[in-house]
Amino acid sequence: MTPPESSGPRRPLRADAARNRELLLAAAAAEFAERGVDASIADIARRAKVGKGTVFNHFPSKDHLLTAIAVARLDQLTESAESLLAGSDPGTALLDFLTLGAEQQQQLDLSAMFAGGTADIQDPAGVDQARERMVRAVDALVTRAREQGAVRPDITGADVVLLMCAPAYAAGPLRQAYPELWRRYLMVVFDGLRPEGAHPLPHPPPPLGHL
Amino acid sequence: MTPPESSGPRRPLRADAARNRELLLAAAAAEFAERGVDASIADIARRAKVGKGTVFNHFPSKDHLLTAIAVARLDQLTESAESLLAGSDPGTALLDFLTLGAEQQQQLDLSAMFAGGTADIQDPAGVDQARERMVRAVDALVTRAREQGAVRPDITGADVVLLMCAPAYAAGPLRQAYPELWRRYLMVVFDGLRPEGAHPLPHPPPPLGHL
DNA sequence: CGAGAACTCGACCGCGCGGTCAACTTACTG
DNA sequence: CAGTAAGTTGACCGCGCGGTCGAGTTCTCG
Repeated sequence: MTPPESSGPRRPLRADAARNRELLLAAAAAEFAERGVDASIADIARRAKVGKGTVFNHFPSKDHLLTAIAVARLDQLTESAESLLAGSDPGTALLDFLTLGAEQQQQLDLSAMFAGGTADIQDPAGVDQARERMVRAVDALVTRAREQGAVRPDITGADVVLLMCAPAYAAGPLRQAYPELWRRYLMVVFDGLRPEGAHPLPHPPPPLGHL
Repeated sequence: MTPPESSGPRRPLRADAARNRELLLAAAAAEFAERGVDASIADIARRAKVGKGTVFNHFPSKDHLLTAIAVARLDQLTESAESLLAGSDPGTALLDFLTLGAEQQQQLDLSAMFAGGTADIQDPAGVDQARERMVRAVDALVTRAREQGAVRPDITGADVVLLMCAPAYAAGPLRQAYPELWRRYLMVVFDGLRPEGAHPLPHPPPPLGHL
């Protein structure tokens, strides 16, 4: 429907507006982390010490706000993956990436935006591009680890992207009591990627593009 | 707050009321499965071909309705675990149980009720009891498998209960496109439970009671 | 069959949400 | 320093939700 308004050689923001935008993104990230995606716009505005209307000046809808945060996170993970790719040991590089991914997932569930379930998102273009970059980077990480024998051969980058969200979910119910519990289950998942004695997987991986 | 009203030697329901109750539970299960826990009472009532008020006659609040469904599922899983415990191979018994658990999680996310995050639930007593029964049964399953060397020694029943929810989450975003994808990730998780070459786990398991 | 208890029903209530807008304030520019 | 475009604001709107209730209906049992 709405053309992604992608090509916006936007005029520069006014100084105060730029500041408010940052305040809003920070407040939204914090509020979403605490209350989940159902955090209210009013609360976010209050936290940013800004009028409710200002939120909608910067982000035409709540989805746009969420999308902005998601894109930032995806880009950050992409950067991490790329820099880890430059590092030495493929196995630990992959584990380090999984840790970073799970850690972010711990803060806010964006897994829906990591996949095709984005039918409801307003500006899919931004998310899709960011996601594609990330999946590419992760797949490079996985391929290298696989060639070196650090992970089983039947695992793809798409699998890793999906699996890195799982520990946060598994530990989610006990998050309050044991905030670091996810590390335990991340290690279990990582061990599930070992090549030694792996059982054949009963379903093909999702195609990289369709992630 | 509310005393669990547990000891209710309830008078028998009228015939039509009993029928409606079943219709409601079925409709609610279906609606929750399709729309998630945010499915509306009105939709459930419509699906059950029943007035909205009737829903509240049978279940004083939406939480009570969810709780009723959760208890039924927990009991069902408990039963499965116990009958699998009577079976032969400990390893496959555990895998079978994980499959059942993940399958149910696929239908409706009740993981919050599998753990202590039940502060918001109205009748914790019912859920807590059902959960305790299940955890006990699962722990027996795990202990047997561990003794036989089918799973790593540092894994407990509580871990298994939490981990069986993970595959549904990992595959969740692509549920529409690949409804069976969770099986792939369930196998990865299961492989993560193998004893051979497991890395030490970086966090203690949650105590059985606190699950 | 008739009385009354048990149950059903949907209009109704209050609330909090995402989103709008016209009046106001503020930062930039010449 | 003025003029104006850019940005801010909070009262306001419509909506859909969970939950209530009294009038109406239906089962049950003597």
